[in-house]
Amino acid sequence: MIVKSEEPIFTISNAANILGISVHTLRMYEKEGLIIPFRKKSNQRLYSKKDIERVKCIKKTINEDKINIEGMRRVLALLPCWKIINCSENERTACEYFNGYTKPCWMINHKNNICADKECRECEVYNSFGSCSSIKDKLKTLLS
DNA sequence: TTTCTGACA
DNA sequence: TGTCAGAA
Repeated sequence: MIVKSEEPIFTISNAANILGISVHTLRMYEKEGLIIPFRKKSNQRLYSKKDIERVKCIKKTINEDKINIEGMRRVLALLPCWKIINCSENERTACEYFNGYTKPCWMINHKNNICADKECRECEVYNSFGSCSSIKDKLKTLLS
């Protein structure tokens, strides 16, 4: 059977085993805004291969570089999402994310703007950080 | 049995 | 980060 990399198929315990980290740590990464696992109707988390790769990158960065979860979150908080989703000038000035720099846009309330009906897990902004090199690649594209 | 949330020696 | 409680 062929499984797409975006297909959420691993339970949290499976994912933790594959990654060599604890279930608790996985939940911590989520709480801190680094990952957005898929949720079943039963509220159970499911992780895709893509999610696994994302966590590998997070783990690697936290272990090898002098950065912690907070630092990682702040890096993600600098992504110019407004350039990717092209929201209006008004929406930008009213956006909590646009005006701050401590949380990724997917941790902000989207109730009143263009993102209101979008799933952050599916969003290009969230996915521009799927591997360790993709943030840089994304920024190169946006700035060129 | 597994997972969820929340709390904390 | 680990672990425990109480519920689903």
